[in-house]
Amino acid sequence: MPELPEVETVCRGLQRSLIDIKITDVQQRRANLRIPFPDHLPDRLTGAVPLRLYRRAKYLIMDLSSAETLILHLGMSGRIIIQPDKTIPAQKHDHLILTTAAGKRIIFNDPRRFGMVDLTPTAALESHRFFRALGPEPLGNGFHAPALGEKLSGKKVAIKNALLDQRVVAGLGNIYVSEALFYAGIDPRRPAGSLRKPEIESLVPAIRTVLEKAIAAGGSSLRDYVQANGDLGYFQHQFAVYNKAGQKCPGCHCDLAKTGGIEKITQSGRSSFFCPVKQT
DNA sequence: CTACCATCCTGGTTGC
DNA sequence: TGCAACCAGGATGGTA
Repeated sequence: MPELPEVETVCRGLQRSLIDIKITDVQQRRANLRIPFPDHLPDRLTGAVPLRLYRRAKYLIMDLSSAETLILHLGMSGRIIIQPDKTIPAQKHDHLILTTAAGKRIIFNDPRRFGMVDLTPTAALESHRFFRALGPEPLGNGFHAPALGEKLSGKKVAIKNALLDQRVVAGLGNIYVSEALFYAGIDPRRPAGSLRKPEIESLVPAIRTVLEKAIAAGGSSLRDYVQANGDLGYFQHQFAVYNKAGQKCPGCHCDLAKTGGIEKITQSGRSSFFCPVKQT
């Protein structure tokens, strides 16, 4: 599942194939993903030159020479494929295909169609509904213990759910929330407002570290993630607790038979994984 | 305001 | 072995 580190990896992998290279052709192969494609999208993209490509939360953002900005969200199963071979026909679930002046095709493929594509005037980007209410970037200067403490104070919602709320911090998904709470030693069921100062002060670096490590590893995936360079990137990132129910927690030397190892619970319909010994 | 749940979708996995 | 049911999850919109 693409979360922040995966989107960052895709963004970095796409730079050299897109920046300052004119889009010469656009194929839109269905009317909508999670939301409808923008009106006249192919016409509006064709002939434009991508000037800047960056990431905000889990969104890929491409500023174009046309003074419009293309916004992509990969949803759950979205991938970007760089296809240098123009003779290969479009595959199942290839929904948007950009051809560049360099002869490459940039393909948005998304089997589950939870992804989103939008196009908006660059000048109006900040007020776009996707971004208006987003919290701080977890790897940016705006994310620190006092700010997080402020956002969590008084909240009764479980800390697991609070961290999934993109208004609290932008870019975390189900996997990295479980991982970060593990490294911070915090039980995912704790009411967000019950976290004390030292706990928040360990949670902030735990979130940063877990994301930075995943980015350094080139993103991670459960099974169906393809790196932006077009290579089949089936690297299995090792998680500490995610999807490890019943297994021994790393760095915990307790008896598996006694503790049952890593626990899986459901919170607001999402699975959470944690070590009941280390996380309190 | 907060909390919770359904919804969208396909493919991999589980269960009979 | 075959097939049906289930599950995964990000963002959003509805309800209590």
